[in-house]
Amino acid sequence: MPDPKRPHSSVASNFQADADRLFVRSAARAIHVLSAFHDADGPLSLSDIATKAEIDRSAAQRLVHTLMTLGHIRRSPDDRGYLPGLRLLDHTHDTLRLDPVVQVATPVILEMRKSIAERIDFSLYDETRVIYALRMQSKRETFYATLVGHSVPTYCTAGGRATLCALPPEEAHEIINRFALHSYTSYTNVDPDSIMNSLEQARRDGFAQVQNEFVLGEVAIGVPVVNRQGRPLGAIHIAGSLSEWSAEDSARRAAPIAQEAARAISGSF
Amino acid sequence: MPDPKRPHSSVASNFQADADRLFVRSAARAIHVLSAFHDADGPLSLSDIATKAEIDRSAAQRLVHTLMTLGHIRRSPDDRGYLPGLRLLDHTHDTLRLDPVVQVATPVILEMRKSIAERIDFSLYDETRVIYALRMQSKRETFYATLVGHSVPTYCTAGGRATLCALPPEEAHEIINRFALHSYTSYTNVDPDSIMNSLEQARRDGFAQVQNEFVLGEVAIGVPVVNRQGRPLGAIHIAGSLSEWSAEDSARRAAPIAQEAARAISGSF
DNA sequence: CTGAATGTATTGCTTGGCGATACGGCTGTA
DNA sequence: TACAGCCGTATCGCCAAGCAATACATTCAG
Repeated sequence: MPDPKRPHSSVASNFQADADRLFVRSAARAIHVLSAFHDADGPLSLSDIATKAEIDRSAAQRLVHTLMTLGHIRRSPDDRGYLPGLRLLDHTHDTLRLDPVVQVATPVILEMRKSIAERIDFSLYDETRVIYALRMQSKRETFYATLVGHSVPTYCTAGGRATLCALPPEEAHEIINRFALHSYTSYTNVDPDSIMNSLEQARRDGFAQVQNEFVLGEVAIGVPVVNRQGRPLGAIHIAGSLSEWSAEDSARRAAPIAQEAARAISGSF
Repeated sequence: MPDPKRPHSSVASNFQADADRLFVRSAARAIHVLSAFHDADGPLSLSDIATKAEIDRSAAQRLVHTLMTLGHIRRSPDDRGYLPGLRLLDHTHDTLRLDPVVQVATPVILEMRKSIAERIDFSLYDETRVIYALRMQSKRETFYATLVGHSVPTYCTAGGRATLCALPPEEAHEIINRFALHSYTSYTNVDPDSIMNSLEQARRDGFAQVQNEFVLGEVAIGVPVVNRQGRPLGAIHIAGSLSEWSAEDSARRAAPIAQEAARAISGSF
């Protein structure tokens, strides 16, 4: 019987299906607090954090206090709220340096620089998105530099489509359907069937190509990195400006280089 | 009176001076679990994690379970232990993109690429170390690529010395003394007084220069980025190979470029 | 086969975490 | 100037969430 004395007795207790005796709520809440910054565009106040993490102000206070003593949250320089702390970057380093795929991809990507001057990225597959892990900049970077850790949707980016085309079609279809398709530009393809066709084409060509769908003026090709079972682990993508490259140029020059690199990496898994 | 029934009644309860009523132990432990990977060189078992995080196996089990459901820990691909999870990279992205210094440094660093072809890094100051936040690779990268989030000591790197020389000498001295000085190469300067002299010189020159002290065959110059109060926020460093550059070349060509960039960034804080 | 790892599962006790509440200090506004 | 509404901070008593101990099925090495 519910106790009327506890007004906020949170029916759904706080994320996570109950009755998981191994689940440590406070630990999860700490992560939720850090994740509150995912949809922030500046320093957050305690109440902001509480709202975004779906906890009350008291919990936010305690958790923020704890995370601050550990260096995972800091006050903003102008003392107007909280920001993610620099210690988080240590985990970044661990994640990348211990990732077996990144380990073998790093020297390969580095080597690619000798063959092509455009922007080269390596990103890791995470179902509905790919996460940028390594980057070689081009001489002339025209766009705001994508930071490490940035993730982009799989359905409308070259790297993403490359990973999807390595999946069985029904699985790719499921992932596309699960995701809220959004038009980033007027060219973004948001029709599932049409996306599936692109995947089919990419499978035949051995690379995916995307123009204007995610960033206007950009043409990119992507090639999947797969394990022995053929499952996608990540993708190599090469991006250039449409003002300098035609789609055909891009495919002819960049694709073979990316494919060779992808083969070299894929061989290890 | 201590209860003899509780054999492991952990005298020092588990880090953190007790009687901090706001400190959430489970949250801190979760972070300690993630930090266990800092001194790992491959996947960790539950017991490894327990040991490194200084908790018992039960706690490790619960916290790992929790963090795994949140995507912050994963099993290694070959199912032989645990690795940091990809979700950690989302926090990376938040940390970098919300950091005011990184925000203004990014376009400036990007622009530098037009003036110089060597490796350019921007890193953030964290007392005894600087943490790599942004990188522009050189055409020929000879060293293992330093990953984002990598941190290096302040006392023996160009970027580090640059930040230290922006501090009042006594404060720099304190930081140097606090840190266990370690010889990375046979050239590493581990004498505090001698390091202080380098700082003095760097202060006069407006840039720090380091050869062979951290990586053999490397020459690097570093320039501090400071706020209005003159306190260091980070550093720009440019590194080259001693086989191609003399120390004098390096200083003459790279230093002015880095200094101009640093001035542009420093102006905003 | 044995012994020591691994990861997983269960349980009863109790203390650590909980939510409510109060407070003093800013900031902008009426 | 007073007030309202934020901010971050501090306290407290209750009790269920987290705890440590323990057991167990597998896997692997010697």
